Amino acid sequence: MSGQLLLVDGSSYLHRAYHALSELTGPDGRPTGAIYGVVGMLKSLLATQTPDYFAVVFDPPGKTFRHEIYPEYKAHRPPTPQDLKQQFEVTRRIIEALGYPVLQYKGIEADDVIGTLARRGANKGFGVLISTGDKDLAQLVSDKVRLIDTMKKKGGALTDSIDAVKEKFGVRPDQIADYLALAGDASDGIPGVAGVGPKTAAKWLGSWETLAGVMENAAAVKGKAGEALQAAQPMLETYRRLTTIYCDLDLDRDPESLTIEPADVDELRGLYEACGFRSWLADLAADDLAPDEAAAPFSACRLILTEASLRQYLEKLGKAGRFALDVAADDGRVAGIALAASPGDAVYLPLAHDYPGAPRQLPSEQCVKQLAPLLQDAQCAKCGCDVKRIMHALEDCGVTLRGVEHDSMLASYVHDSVATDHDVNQAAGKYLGLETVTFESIAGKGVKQKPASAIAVKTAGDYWAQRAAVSLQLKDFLLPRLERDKRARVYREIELPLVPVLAAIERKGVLIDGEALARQGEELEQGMHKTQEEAFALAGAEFNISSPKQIQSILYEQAGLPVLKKTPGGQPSTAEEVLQQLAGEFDLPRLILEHRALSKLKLTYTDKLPLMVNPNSGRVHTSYHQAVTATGRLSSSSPNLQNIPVRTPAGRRIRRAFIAADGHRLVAVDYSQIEMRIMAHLSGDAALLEGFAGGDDVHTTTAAEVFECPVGEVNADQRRIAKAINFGLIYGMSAYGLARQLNLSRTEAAKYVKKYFERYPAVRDYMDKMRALAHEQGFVETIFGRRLYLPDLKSRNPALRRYAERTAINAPMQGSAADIIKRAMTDIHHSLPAGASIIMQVHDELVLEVPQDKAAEVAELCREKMNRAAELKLPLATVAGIGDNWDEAH
DNA sequence: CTGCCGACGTAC
DNA sequence: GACGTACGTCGGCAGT
Repeated sequence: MSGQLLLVDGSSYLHRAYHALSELTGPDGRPTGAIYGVVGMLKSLLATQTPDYFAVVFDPPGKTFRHEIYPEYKAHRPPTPQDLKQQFEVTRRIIEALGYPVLQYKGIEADDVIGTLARRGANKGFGVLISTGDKDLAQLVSDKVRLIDTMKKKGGALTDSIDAVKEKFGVRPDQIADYLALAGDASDGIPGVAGVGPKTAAKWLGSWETLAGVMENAAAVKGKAGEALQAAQPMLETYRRLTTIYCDLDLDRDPESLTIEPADVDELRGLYEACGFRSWLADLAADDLAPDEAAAPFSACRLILTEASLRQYLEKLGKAGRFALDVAADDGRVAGIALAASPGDAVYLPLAHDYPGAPRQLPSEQCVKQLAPLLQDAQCAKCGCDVKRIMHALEDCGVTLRGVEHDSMLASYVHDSVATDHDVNQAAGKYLGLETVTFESIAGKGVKQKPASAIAVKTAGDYWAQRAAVSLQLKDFLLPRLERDKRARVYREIELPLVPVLAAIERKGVLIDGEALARQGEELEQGMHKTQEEAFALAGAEFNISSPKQIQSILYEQAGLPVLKKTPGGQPSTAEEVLQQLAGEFDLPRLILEHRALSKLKLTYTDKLPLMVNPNSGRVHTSYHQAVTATGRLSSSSPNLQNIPVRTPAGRRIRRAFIAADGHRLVAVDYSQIEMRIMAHLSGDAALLEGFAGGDDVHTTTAAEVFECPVGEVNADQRRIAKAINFGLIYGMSAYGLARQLNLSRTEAAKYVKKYFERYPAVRDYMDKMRALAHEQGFVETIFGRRLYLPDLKSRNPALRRYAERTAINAPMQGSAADIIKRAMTDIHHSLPAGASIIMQVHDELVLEVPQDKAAEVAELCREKMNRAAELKLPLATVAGIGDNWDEAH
């Protein structure tokens, strides 16, 4: 039998750490140095060692047999300080919570426990490693037993062999006890032979082997040493009994019982928090992501094909009062419904599977009718993954899902929004360690992907029932973790209530003036044609003007224009910024820019938006994604309504095609400078707070500060610079970035930034603090406690690290703004008068469609609710507008 | 024809 | 390398 036994001399660790880290204190001011030192040493020890058996051994309080045989034993030592005793108790609890066996025997010193276990281990053929700073233990060294001193060399590289002991002490391990009896051990209060130190003791033992041998030959020793030896003779045997480590004690533990158990993470968290060990708390969070080994894989669902089995199962769900569900649907048509009372009891109710050989299924409408009472019952708790999708599918059948208690997609997102995929498959693998069936594996992918209704009922059933079952398991895994901090509130009070709100917004849709867009498209087309012809004439050849590659060839290779910038791929860039500079001198880049601007508008907006109109509703129904962005913002797609142009006149013309239905008006309400306000709140900067209090435009007040002039005398250029700095700071920009943005010299930009921070010192402090905090705990938080993990802060790649640092600065502001508007949306949605609906959200703006006569009232309601969505150190501010179209409403 | 990626540009 | 978060379009290219 082979294996490794690692024994730690906990008391030696404890005393060394106590003295080395005496200044360390926890949040409550109590000393924590010994705790931190011991646990840190254990962590680093186990970072390099992987023992099969492990124990941390401590001396007991009070007296041992050594005190009895020799009253002077350790008598000179001061009593253990009270604060060390306290720290010992916490240390012991942490070690136990880490899952490591802790040994402490009344009346038996740690050395003897270690000696006994080491011998037992060695006898069983284990390799034994002893970690200590105490030289006594050197006597245990053999071909099976080695010492490791974690403190002397990093990672405990120093290991003692028999030869190493000989080299260090001049005697063999088995002579160490005799050696210490002769030379004495000041730390234990053993005098040894007066005047005899390590050198003499080793010399004598070299000549006469043992203490007995030395005593026999005492007469041969001349001089002072000889006299001292004679004098010490009567005590030497006692000394040897003190210095000898006992290896054959009767202990109730065998090495095999010393296994490392799973850590008690909750207990550890509490202890670490009490001690203020932040970085270890962060480690804990990372360790905590280890998949849940207890989660059982999903096996198979039961198909519901008869009226009786449906009734029976629904009865069960009704009694349970809670269940998970999912819906298999192809754009608007439900193919089947999965239900799960528990992870092990999931069913699939096929309703509209349609393929050759499909089984006879229960009538869809009737089934939905039977299900509806449960689905609509707010008292019956529902759980799923991507509940908004499920709500849409059910709403298509005329059923409004209520009582949604859990959405595992959102739980996964709030748990860690940096992760990119929060669907069942990904989350199941990551958190539950489960391999799950993917949709692609049953439906294929790309154009050949089958609709749900064409998938075999059993295959489909296993997939969708699995989704429902796993969402229950994910709830059990994720919720307790969210509950440990404010993320549970973000999840329950911000994200979950937003689900039906977003569903309603998407369902309502936006009315688009397709004809207006078509007219604009025509004009854009003409402009594109004209600029293209001019460009061809100028270039002397035809080329694809929308191909960066061909532009690059024409501009840089044929026309020989200077390359001002390269793309990340190493190619000469033809980006707007570059062409803009070249356009001052050359016509071709100017034409290319013109063409780009026109084609962007046409292809992305005027052409595409009308295609997205749903023929049934006559409106455009975007999808808002609630689990996509790292910061907590929503995103929008199909179409993306969050990047509709606004800056240019042609862009605003597109916004004019977003119109209100007959008898209605659009109300647009914007937060004004919400991120800047959040920066003022978070930093608490007096000057910035004051700047907002005055009611002037914040960029102007910033300019007044930076350029040291009255607000009334700020010119447009100064405001432009101040605005760039304000935005830059929110994004974690450097002086270099600012210089580039503003076409200033780097020193000039640096001057402005310096001035800015002089005027707003708390802003700089805040940013430094965020950076430090992010490094310390591995994440940053929004005002409401949404977390953003930044694993790249630890990257060896400096570019990635910097990037993560900038995110650390930006995320709390962007994310807090997202939290705030989400709260406002939910609040507003539930207080709107009949006929009024939210129809769009664009990060800091809400757009509503409201019956004409209620527009003013709703605008005021929205402002009120948006302003009250958070209590900051300064008020939130909003601007509302009303119009027949989106542009006008601004 | 399909699918993926880089470059670019729109929004906040 | 140098300013955060998104999505969509196209061209170009590798593959079917």
